[in-house]
Amino acid sequence: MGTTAGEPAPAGRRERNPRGQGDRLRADVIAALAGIVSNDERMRPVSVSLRELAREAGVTAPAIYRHFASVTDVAWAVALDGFSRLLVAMDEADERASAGSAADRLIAQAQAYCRFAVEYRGHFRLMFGVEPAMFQVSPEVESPALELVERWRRATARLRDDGVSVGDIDSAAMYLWTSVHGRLVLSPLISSVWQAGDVRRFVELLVREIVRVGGNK
Amino acid sequence: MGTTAGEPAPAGRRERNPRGQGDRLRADVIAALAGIVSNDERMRPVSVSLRELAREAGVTAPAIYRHFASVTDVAWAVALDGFSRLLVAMDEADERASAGSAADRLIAQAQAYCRFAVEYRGHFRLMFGVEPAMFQVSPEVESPALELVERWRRATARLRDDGVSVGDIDSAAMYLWTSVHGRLVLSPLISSVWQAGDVRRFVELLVREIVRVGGNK
DNA sequence: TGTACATCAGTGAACGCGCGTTCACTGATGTAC
DNA sequence: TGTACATCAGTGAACGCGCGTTCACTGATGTAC
Repeated sequence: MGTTAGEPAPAGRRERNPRGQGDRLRADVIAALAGIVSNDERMRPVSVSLRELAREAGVTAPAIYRHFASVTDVAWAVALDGFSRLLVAMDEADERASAGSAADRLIAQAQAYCRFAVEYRGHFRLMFGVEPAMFQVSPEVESPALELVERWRRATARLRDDGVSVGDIDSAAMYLWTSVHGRLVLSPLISSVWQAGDVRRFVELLVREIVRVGGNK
Repeated sequence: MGTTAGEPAPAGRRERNPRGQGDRLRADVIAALAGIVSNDERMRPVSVSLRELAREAGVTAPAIYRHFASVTDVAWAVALDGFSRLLVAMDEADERASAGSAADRLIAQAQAYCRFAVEYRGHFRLMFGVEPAMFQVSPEVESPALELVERWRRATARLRDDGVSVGDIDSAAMYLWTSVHGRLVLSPLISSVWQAGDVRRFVELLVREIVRVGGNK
């Protein structure tokens, strides 16, 4: 604010600001932090020290090395663990709703997704919160993420099998997932504004919209 | 994996694992990190040191204190700065499209939102990425966030003025925002799966869906 | 069954380093008279 | 116009601390003979 300092932070040695304008450093510091944070290589996914982690696990610091090379490694493992747990949770929800319609099963899976986000807050943050760019860094996490994509796609595809014309299934699946996900991510902001109702109603609404856009058979 | 260790991490002193089962520590460490990360009080929004920030700004460390008490303070300032920049960008886009239809203006604003997310990556991450729970901690950031909500609401409300029946405007606005936002957040994952097309087409699609759900006048 | 050895799951001490924070200072610029 | 003083925008040195990492170790448990 004040200056036009944009995203790429001004690195190197600064020259001292003239007398009345000490506040310009303020803007430069803001730009500098934004620059660092925007840089994937430079940002570690998590601000937790190895010793802190060891204390939390009730173990001395060197013991961590037996299993992980760094805290970042642990963060990836958490993400990986999170994906497999989420997949299980969605599959179980799908199973439990298997007697219902395709829409019911889709809703059940979406609800499982939302429940996971709340119950496994830490996992969810490391899976999506810090940086999905992580997936470009750590390829071992990519395949469970693709499985997750597949779950949404399959659940959406079943709508068609159920006699509902959905249009492009990939688009519809993406649309459902991103809507639910966006709502989860923004929910702390939203809650003070919109009395958003519960997850089930939101997902039902989304599914009904998908159905209407496609039109019944 | 392996154990049933859930989200709340097991704190305190551990007892040593029996011989063949050293891998159980692995699961405990994963649970411990997830526990720390899930804790809002304990997570700092960013893993950047004050000295690193000072170096990036081209200044010595104590100089930061003239403007900020901590790096976390700077992170909030970045978020605040980001909201005001985003509001300006959306307003300008709206202004430029003011000759067009309400749908055109909404699309233009949504595009501005997406462009901001890409160009001001660092700002965007600190605004939404690390933790929207931040807003419960820092009330000074809440009001610009509410202004942002208002932008989406107004743009959506204009659809109705344009002769399009939209149903509940707040729901429709929330739906648009969360869809666009979710798509942005998940885009690194999505890009390898769906060749997602550009932002404009996605937003157009969303608006068209809103319109269809409401039905023309 | 007893004994020697190997392995396993960590511990405890130690290292050098970068960190956050404080403090006294510096030198340029403005202000009072 | 000149001079004394105040303020401003930082710097540089110093502190004690927690950090990541290494290393030799410990003591319990399994395995070979």
